[in-house]
Amino acid sequence: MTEASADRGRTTRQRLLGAAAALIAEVGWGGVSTRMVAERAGVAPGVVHYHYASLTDLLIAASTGAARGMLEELTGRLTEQPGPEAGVEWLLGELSRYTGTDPSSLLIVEMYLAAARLPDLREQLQELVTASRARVAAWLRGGGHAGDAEAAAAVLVAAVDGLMLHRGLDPALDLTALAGPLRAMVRTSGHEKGRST
Amino acid sequence: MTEASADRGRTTRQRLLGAAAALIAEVGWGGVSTRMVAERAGVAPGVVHYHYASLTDLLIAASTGAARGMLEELTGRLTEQPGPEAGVEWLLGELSRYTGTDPSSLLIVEMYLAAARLPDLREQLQELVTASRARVAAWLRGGGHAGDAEAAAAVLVAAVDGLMLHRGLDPALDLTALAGPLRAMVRTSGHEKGRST
DNA sequence: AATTGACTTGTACGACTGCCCAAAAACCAT
DNA sequence: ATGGTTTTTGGGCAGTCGTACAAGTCAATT
Repeated sequence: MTEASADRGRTTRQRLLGAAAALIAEVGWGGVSTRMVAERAGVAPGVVHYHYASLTDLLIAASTGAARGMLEELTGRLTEQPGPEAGVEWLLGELSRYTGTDPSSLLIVEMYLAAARLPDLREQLQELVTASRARVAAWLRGGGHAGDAEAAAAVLVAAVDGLMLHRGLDPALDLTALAGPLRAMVRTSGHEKGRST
Repeated sequence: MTEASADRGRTTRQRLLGAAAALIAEVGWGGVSTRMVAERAGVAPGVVHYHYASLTDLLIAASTGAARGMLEELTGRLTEQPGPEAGVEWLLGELSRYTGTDPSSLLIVEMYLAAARLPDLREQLQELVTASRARVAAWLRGGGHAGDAEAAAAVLVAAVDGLMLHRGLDPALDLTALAGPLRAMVRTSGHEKGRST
């Protein structure tokens, strides 16, 4: 088998993925064109359809790859925090580094939106989100959260995405000021019952 | 002055706005074309640029108009609820009617995203959101919420948007099961301090 | 009846789109 | 060197895009 040839292809694919992820954030999912990606990756226009069956395929691969990395790192570091209340505090601090109009935030939201119209992408993204939610729920439970940990995790993860959205509109929104309500939510005071799915 | 002509123009504009709002949800902000809007509205292709300086102008007008209606109705009915805890319950029930892939939900998210790249739209949308947040905060305060009502309102509104996002991925997500954590957040147990902006 | 002016029509333009493909190039085994 | 694979190239195809515009319609005014 050829080896260096395969290597060449692999690095080209990586460059395409990186360029695609950056462009989705910059010009939007629907604004990315094959020629844009190729130029940014420093290759000829035709190369996109050699490595990927369609532009959409490339965008899906690029976005899910980037999102998987981001999500796993974020939830990984969150679940390292000593307890739910400290974790929420840490989370807000971490989130403050995203303005809502930065590449990472935009890429995530673009994905959610594109997923509504691309079943393949939806499945993959759903898998990522459910996994994160489960990790957060387990961490809440382990941290002594008495209520429905699944529900609290779902609201927490949703709130994070929602806050990203709102941050894009109003960069002055002070996230650390929101610790109070979030703390109240994860506190160990849950005499409310609730069934998880 | 001509009168019937002006009337004709007014209704045409309304048809264009309606068609544009529907199409943004269906094919995405960037997927809407002048010809699509014109066809859906039942007018000739050129009419768009007679009534609006650009396609973007039309999309901004259409989306903000639709969003204003939705937001005002939702927050209006929310703040009619007797108290925060009952309100949260009502809110989740109301939200369950949105699947996350329905026109209304998609339109809102498309707007958030487009706002990141269109300053004009961002300003208008920010105004709408801040107004809603203020109304919710005032209602929380009036309902006996002891903590930082501004913060709680911000998280609540963000959570709503975030849940919409997640609902699109996983329509099976049972929103009514999330009442526990949200109730804990709006309850009158706020000995945590917090400064509003 | 003539004029006005808002509104509508259909077409035209240049630019850009995703995708395709024959040919060139780079690499490997023999 | 020779042949075989894999990757790359650059141009071509058929189509859509936003926008501009001359020509047309129609009710109200003069």
